Amino acid sequence: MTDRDSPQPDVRDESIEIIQREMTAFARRARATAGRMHPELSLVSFTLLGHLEDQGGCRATDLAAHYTLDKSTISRQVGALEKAGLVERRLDPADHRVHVLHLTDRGRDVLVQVAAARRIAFRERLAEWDGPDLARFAEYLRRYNEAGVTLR
Amino acid sequence: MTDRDSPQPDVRDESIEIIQREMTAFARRARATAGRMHPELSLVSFTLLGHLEDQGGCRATDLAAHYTLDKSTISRQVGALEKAGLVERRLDPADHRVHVLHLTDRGRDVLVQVAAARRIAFRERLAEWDGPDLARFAEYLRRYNEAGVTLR
DNA sequence: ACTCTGATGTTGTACTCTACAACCATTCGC
DNA sequence: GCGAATGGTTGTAGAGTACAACATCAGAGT
Repeated sequence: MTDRDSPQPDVRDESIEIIQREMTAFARRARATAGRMHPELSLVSFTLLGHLEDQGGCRATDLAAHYTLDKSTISRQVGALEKAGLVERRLDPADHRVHVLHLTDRGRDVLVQVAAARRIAFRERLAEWDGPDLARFAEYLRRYNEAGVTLR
Repeated sequence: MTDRDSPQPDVRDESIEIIQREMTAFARRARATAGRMHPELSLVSFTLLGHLEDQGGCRATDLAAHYTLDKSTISRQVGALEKAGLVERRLDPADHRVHVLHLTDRGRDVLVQVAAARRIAFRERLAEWDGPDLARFAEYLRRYNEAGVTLR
């Protein structure tokens, strides 16, 4: 209720409390929501495909590092994606340990479709927002996650 | 690249794209992060306890409805919390179907401690932010999630 | 050249979270 | 009272994940 060591700590704390609660609520719901929207592609698979698209192919280890997942998890996820025909594994001729991962045409296709569906959902959800608010929200999120990556 | 039907659609879309990406990234990481921070209390368990604290006790069905989880999931989660001594189930004397859930003293205790730890983590993560930015970010998140609950 | 070490992946195992369906117990409407 | 609805639990199954053990291969040191 009262100031302590810095100006308006209670106001800060209240904001932090809200941020914490809302981020938590969002995280709790995200997977289920994503699963309902696209049964074909889990949230994780989607982001993996996205990374492959961005990077134009990469190694399993890169994915593991980038997403802080165990290599066994990546191995199985990629295995599933491969079985689904969305990803191709090619032995690197220069180093026979590594499997270079590439999107297949079908993978690119599915990625595009799911991305479009997601974009529509987000657009709808944010339809009432004006441009400046969107821009600020985007910037805040980026800033928030950037810190997170560093801190872990 | 060019305007289409509304002013600056490309700027809006860019913001939306960022919001989508950052929210997704956050959701992907959240569980693991939360798990690492407090092995004692999963994200879900934490929010369940929190709801119990807020509501001062409620039924399993209420939790299921509020968090869009299956009643069987709630049943097992609550079972675990009960076994851990954090929650008490009492038969409602007025209706022997319902089990009214209450935090135990120990449950309240753990909740307070985990909440404190989370608060510290969030404070650290947001240490560089100034008050107005925090307030705006909090407001944006609230607004975003509010829309989500309605849409579902 | 040979060996040891490290990097890359895969597989076995186990645990958590979750949903769906079948079920039991209880209450409520008529 | 009886059938329908409500509240919960249990059986079963599947996704996602981690950790540990393992197999392969590359590279460095000697």
